[in-house]
Amino acid sequence: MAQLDEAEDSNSRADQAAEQLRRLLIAGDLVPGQRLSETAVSERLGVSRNTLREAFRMLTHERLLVHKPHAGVFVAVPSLASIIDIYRVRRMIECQALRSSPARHPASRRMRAAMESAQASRDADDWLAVGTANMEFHSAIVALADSDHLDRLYANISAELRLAFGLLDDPEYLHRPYVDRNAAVLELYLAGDSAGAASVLEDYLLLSERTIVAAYARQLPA
Amino acid sequence: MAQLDEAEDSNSRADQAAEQLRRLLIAGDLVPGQRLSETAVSERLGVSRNTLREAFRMLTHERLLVHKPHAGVFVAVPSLASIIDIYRVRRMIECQALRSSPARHPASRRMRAAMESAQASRDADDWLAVGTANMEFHSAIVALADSDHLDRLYANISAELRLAFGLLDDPEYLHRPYVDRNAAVLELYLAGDSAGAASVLEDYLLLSERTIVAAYARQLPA
DNA sequence: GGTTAGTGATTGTTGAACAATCAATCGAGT
DNA sequence: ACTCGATTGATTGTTCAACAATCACTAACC
Repeated sequence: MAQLDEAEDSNSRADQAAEQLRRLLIAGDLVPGQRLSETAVSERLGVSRNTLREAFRMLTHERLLVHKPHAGVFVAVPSLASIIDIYRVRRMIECQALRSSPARHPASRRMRAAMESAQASRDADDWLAVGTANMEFHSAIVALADSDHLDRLYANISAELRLAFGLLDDPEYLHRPYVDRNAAVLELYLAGDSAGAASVLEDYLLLSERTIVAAYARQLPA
Repeated sequence: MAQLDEAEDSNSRADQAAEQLRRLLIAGDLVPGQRLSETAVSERLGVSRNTLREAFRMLTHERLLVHKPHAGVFVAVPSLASIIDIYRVRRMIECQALRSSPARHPASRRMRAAMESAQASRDADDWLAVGTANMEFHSAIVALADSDHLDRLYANISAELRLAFGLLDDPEYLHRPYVDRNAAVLELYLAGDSAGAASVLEDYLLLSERTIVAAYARQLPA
């Protein structure tokens, strides 16, 4: 029904443009810091300038783009401070969600599915997919808290973190170690040991943060 | 420099319109559920339809407005579920921020200033101002965590909660009891008893939630 | 060489126009 | 009288074209 080859899930044209840009962003097709010209992008995506501006506004709220007045919009460059902040928030929210969740929460099915998907993608050496599955696993952990607001916050944080991952290469190094750890966390949680699961998760997140920060510092010595 | 009587802090016209709408919303000038016609509002605020749409988009992201496709934007009606969610998030974030904050955090000055402002407004019987000051107090507590993401989340949550307050009348009943409690929390925190302060705050938030939920149920028996 | 004026390009904003969609009115048929 | 359906009207969604405002870069000038 659409004039394009891809059928989107959203309805609005601005939503479609935003989704398309999101894909380009996580695929690494747009480098952080790059400036996005309104006219160029609008005719590349086949939407008007006004509509594209709405899409830009959305992605700016998701912290994927930054908007400098009278200078244009740029692909966000995740700062070290922002990454550290993200991990602080993740430890705070994920651990508490895990700790104070009843035993058989429906979201645990999402956790299991994500974990198995990550294992499959690992065996297929598709590390981008492993990253996606890992993020879905953590998103499911947050869902244990049954809070719309936290879910939404976490979605934003994930997108921003994903941008930071794109800044670094060697995705295998970034994602491989955590597939088995996810399995361990899930096992403890399903066994009823929420506190234990939360504790393992906290160590896990601290390790992950150290890894990312080190890779970041190694790659961008500035 | 401006053609209007009010000088805004923002620069963009859309920001100005959004800020103006925000004021109308917290002042209760726009009732929850009310539909906002694009043409009507745009000529009332003196901005173009396109610009107003950008403002609408912002406020929709802040959950102050809801957007129904092809039906228009409406002032959000805070649901009971949303209020409960907000308090869950508040307990989680505020208590942990208070508990795990070093003793002499700069944000404690904001806490003190907000508390004193609330006391002054209470003595002047200005309960809307008391509500504003109380929210600033809690915003300062969140700032103890030194997290941009949490600050931003809390700003959204506050605005939404404020909308819920507007739904209820008798603001004195809603705000008076908490001025002294804020003072108690601050005193404990400044004395170095972070855990005690967090504990008092948790009870405080549970009580506040019960009060609001009860008032909500009383007023909207639906 | 440093400063300043100018110039070009891009963004910010507006207005008008048309298509798409929803809601309500009105009418036909039973 | 009631239900179902089509027409109409209004509002939103999107595009286009135009102009004002601002920034970055260039080049002249001291």
